[in-house]
Amino acid sequence: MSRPTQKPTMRDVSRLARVSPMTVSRVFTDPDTVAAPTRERVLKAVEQLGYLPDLVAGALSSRRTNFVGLILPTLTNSNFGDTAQGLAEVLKADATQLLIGYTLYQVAEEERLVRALLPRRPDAIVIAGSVHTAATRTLLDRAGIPVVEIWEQPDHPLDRAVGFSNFEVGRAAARHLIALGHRRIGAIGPEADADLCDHRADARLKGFASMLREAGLSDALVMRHGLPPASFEHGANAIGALLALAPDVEAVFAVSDLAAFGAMMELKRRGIDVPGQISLMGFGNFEVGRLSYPAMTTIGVDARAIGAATGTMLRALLKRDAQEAEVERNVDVGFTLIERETTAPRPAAPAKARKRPSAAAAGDQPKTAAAPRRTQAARETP
Amino acid sequence: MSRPTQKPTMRDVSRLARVSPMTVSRVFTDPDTVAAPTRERVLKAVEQLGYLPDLVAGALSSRRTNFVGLILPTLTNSNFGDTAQGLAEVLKADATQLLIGYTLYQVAEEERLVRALLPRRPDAIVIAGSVHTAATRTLLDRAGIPVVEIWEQPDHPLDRAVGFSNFEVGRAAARHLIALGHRRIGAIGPEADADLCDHRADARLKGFASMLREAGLSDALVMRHGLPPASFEHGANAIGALLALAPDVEAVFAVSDLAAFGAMMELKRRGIDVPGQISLMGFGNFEVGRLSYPAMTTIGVDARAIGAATGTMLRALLKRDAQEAEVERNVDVGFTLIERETTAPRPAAPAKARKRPSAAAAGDQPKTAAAPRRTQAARETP
DNA sequence: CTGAAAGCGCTTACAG
DNA sequence: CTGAAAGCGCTTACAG
Repeated sequence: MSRPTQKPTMRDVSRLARVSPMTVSRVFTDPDTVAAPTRERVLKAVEQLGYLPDLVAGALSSRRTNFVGLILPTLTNSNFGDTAQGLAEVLKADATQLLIGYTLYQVAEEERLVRALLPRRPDAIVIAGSVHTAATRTLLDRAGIPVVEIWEQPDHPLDRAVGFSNFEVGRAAARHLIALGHRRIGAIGPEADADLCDHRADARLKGFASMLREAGLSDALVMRHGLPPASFEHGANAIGALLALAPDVEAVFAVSDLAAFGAMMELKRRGIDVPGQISLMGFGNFEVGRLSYPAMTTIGVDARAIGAATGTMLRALLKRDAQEAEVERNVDVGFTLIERETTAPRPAAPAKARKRPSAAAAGDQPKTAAAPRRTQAARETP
Repeated sequence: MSRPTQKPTMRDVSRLARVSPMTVSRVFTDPDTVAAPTRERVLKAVEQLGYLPDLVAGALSSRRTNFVGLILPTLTNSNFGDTAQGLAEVLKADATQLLIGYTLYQVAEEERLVRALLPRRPDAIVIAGSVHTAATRTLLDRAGIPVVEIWEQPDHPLDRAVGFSNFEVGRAAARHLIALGHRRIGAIGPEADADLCDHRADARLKGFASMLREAGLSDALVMRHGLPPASFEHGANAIGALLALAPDVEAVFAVSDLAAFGAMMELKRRGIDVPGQISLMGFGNFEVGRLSYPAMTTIGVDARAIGAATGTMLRALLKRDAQEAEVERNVDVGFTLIERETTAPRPAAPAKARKRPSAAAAGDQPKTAAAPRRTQAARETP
């Protein structure tokens, strides 16, 4: 950090290039309207002075900040990171930057963030989730800017949405385990508290339970344990709690691959084979599940596409003379069941008597992850 | 998004409260200087109009944006996410927000980001890494704001730094494996290209090699394979390449736990026992390594503390009448070797003849992760 | 404790 | 294709 020699302004550039400040401004915002020789002169002056335009001043007069606020539950989940990257990538074309905040799954924190974000005058707000405090809804509604709720399909959208149905994800998971012949089926996810809650995870659990009931099975083993996020550790603990309740459980759905992986490691520690004794599946198609051994059956969502679709929607909404009515209000990116190695058909013999496969047999497994069978579930629901 | 009824300004509030705009401004920026009854009147007007101050205008006149630019390699790594959260947490006290960008480990992209960020007039820039293009260095130097390089201890700091020595991390890892009696020792990490490069990972590899040589061992098995980031998949592929080169390798250091985990899964697929046949360790103390079975030996860094220390440094630097000279130029947060289950002493018998432990024996392992032994390595190097 | 004046560095909306 | 005037919504720096 060198002692700043007063930063050059547009005025300085204009004097050096012997034009008006307006012409300098045009060189940056609409170069084609400036005659080539003039433009060259300006650019040379810019270069010579090391001039950087002041976007704060620009934003004040144009009433456009080229900021999009992004509210995420956490900065440490790679799926949300992919969404942020997908969004940033698309918005880059409009020189728009992300203002990212995180809530740690707390609606009160979300409200605090919205209050901190709106005075920055973002051109739009993107927010993971559809459950908000009343004040948040009011603030967002009055802000007069596009709001996109992502990673869900909200019952009562604030404005627009890009995501998929977590409820249907749960149902698809249950369908898969039921189709494999399992009957004692459980699920694990965090508790759903009013303030600290992963509503998407809970919707998956609800969908899962609904499908079990529809199949005439008990949903008593759909278990909520511990607090969000659905981490590795959460999974390890929750599977322990589930096993205490039902040692004979045959198949388990975890609301996240991270939890599923934690559960699988805990089962390994206890000498319980997956999928030999318990079938296990997760959600999110995280890399850990793709690479784990056995490879994790999961339901994948294109996290990057959620960001990209949101970005595309926003660009359409924010461009000059945008026809708001012509921009879709809702995008369903769907999800995909990815069957890998942690789920297997229920064996004929009762679970408890089943023999564990030997290590030698395990060692004979294919050397690379099985190519996933992909099942199209729902895509671009109109 | 409701059609905006012209947003209320400070002027509107001031009229309703029958004070000057200056008084309204003071209620927000320095409430104590306003008489209580006046303040109440203003607050009531603010409430009534649903007024939100315009921070863009505020920033232009105060020449303070309350933004800190944060440049990270990626948004999908939980360690950098923790750093961002630690930084955001501290800066929250000054109502300062993060402007986060990512480079995907490319210095050219870093330069692009710096050019996009500086015109937004951040009060400071925080940047992961110490290798930059010449243009980046110049831009940052001329910006006249504090710059903090994090996650390293730069040889030629731009300004200030908060991190640790990646080189020493590599040395500590090698020391650990050597102390266990191993002789055929390897390491895996991504290739170091001029533009696309994880310099921190590479410094760890260099430190690792240097320690091997110091111990009179060969560094021929320090292998660079594939591109950054050092992901699960990178680890799975790289260990394959290493094994092809040296099937008799006894111990391996991966530049990241993610890579170490990918390697461990690949070894499992091949029926090679960890740590029975190969000792394996990683870096970063990621949750996956903590929860994996066997639990991963690693070198941990307090990612959140890097963010928090950076935030504290910045607050000191940015406060009114800051005494720049009194703020430390460099903080070394150190690192910690965490010995868990994937590293073991070299057995007496030659590696290739060693018997794999049976699955039953594996099943008898302790049910929960072994409490890590923590070794203090370096902390707060003055 | 409160306020009137000036200005932060741009862009908008004309005008020529 | 270029420019002079006005203004975006605040805060700074006085003054009283």
